[in-house]
Amino acid sequence: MSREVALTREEREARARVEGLGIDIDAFAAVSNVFRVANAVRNYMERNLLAEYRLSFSGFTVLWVLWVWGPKESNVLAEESGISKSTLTGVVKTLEGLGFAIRRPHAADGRRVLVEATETGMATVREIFPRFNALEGEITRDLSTAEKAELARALRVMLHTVEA
Amino acid sequence: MSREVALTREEREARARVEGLGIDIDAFAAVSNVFRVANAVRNYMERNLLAEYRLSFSGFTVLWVLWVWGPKESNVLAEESGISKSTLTGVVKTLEGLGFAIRRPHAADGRRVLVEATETGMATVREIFPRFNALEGEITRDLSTAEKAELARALRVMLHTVEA
DNA sequence: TTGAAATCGTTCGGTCCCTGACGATAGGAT
DNA sequence: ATCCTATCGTCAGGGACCGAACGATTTCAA
Repeated sequence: MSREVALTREEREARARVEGLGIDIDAFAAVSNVFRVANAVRNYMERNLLAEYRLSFSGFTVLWVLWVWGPKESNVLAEESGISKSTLTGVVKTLEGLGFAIRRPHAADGRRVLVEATETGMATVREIFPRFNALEGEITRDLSTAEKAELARALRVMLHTVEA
Repeated sequence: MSREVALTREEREARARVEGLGIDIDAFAAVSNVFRVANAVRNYMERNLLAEYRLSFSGFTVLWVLWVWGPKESNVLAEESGISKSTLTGVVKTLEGLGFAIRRPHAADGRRVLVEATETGMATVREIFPRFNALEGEITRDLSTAEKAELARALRVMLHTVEA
């Protein structure tokens, strides 16, 4: 199952440097590689797909959430997009400028604001998402289906721990 | 091996929404969970450890690289820290303001600049890193050693593909 | 019913982060 | 010697990102 994969030079050298300091190498390797992959994939997606639509990774994420769940209060939209309320304000502003989303006042509560994807925004996600997913497939092409599932499962375990 | 882990509500609902669109669900689950974990852990580390030292995640990363490898040219330092050259300029400026790093001109090449951690910077990493690693251990405490290794391996495979 | 407390989204100040452009320096070719 | 080209780090501009503070609104208790 566990085929050979060479550690990167960075990882090898880092291990040598922290040896004998009582460091939990397995935890270190797992977590730091999560960051390396997230970083690399994020840049890859922005450069090779999202830039074409003038969307940032966050912008696409927010729009995708709206596409999946429909109009949402800023509050909830920020939470589900994994960004803060204040960041969302800016991202939605950008999305509005691109014609992908609009803000609507809540009918019953004057404090709340509903964010909604425009028809253009919806069409854009419909166009992007399959391409996005195709790139996800590319990126994970050297993992078997079982390995992908196991990877996702391990990550869910971590998520459960850190968000507890 | 593969113990049960409930999908989050978000993941369940998202799956239902994209069903029948010819989407590669396994690739989708693997990649999107990488982002969710990276996001959550980054925020966790910044809030519960790094803020105490007025360091951002990137700031700590850069300082950590300098601690492991010693003085480095901006060029290389940016590459190894996973950020662009221009971003590094700003991060190093911040590090300089905190007294954690200094810039030195290259002896032979007038274009180059060496970035180096100060003694304070080194001491700070020595103090932070074990605590950082302890948190990594906490975050992955519900994964066995084998599972952690397997997780790191799968991520290395993805890294190899996306950085090719 | 009216004042205190909670909650909403925005703004503000600061940092991060990127691309693209720039001036400066270096190196290789004629 | 002098171009031409490559490479270096920085700056400019724009967006992403956060915590804290804020005004507006709602809710609840006295």
